[in-house]
Amino acid sequence: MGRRPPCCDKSHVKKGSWTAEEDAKILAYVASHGIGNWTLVPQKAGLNRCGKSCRLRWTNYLRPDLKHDSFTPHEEELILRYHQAIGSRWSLIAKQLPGRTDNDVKNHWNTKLKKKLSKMGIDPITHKPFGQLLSDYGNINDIIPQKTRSSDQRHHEPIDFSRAESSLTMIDPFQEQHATMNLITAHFQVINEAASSSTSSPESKVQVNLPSSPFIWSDYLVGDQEQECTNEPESGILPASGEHTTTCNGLVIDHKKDSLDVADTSVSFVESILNQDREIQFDFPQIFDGYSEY
DNA sequence: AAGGACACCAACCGCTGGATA
DNA sequence: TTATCCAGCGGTTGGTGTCCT
Repeated sequence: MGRRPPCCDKSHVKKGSWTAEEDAKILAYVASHGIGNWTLVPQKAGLNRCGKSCRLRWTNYLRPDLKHDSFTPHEEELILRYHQAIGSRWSLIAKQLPGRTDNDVKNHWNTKLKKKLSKMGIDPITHKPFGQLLSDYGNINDIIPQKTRSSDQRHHEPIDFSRAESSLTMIDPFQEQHATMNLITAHFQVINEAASSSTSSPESKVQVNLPSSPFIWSDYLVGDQEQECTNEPESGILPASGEHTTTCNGLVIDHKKDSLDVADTSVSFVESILNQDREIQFDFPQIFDGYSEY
């Protein structure tokens, strides 16, 4: 069996900004042929570009369904909440924002939202106030050595935290400890979500445990929304059909069958992430050894 | 007016999983 | 079965415009 030819000769293709003429060629090609094998597009459209570059240009800029105006407060709030729930999975977040690409969301996060949070005293990784992280860091000192021991047994290479700390001190004690603490806290948060999801009851099939946080973005945008997750139906009575709504951090979760509204889409989207984490936990239980109590 | 700092974002880079020959 | 390619993804970079001193 033979090999496929390479998509392009990378040393001879054009790089950098796209011209209006190049854009027009892509648009004309897609209009007449549709979206298909991108490796053939440069040749058929008469472009001296890599197929991958053409695909990115189309995906991130030329697609007719894209919005090119600035992000609305509602979109910003959605980004913040999904980022709080699943982290930097930009493509998944972008799918919840019609007309936005993962690149758009990522850029907006890195240039605007992350800074806004930091200025408010909120850590953009954990979405917790810096002050709370510092106090958590004090508490975590009681936990880390114990976890380190179990890790040592697996890897036969004890981690010397005191040495790591001293090397960090030489750079910038506060920044480095803060960064390390963020990583640890974020890691525990993911593990905690996976562990808690594995114990959920069958009835709560569509239940979503978005992480609760002292910081709620909508506090700064709108007034008085729900700030806690409730697993009970708002009416207090769970109907036989199972159709009801709950709330979580202000997001109304509609537990309707075959519902295609935004809230339900959000639930299935977050739940698909949690399912992935459950599969990882099932396949690699040793990763979660000793952490499930968090 | 000049130039340095900063903000923005399009585009690229490198990695991964699935598809393919 | 295996090597390679493709598409998708997140992280990073570089060019350009704007603001500030």
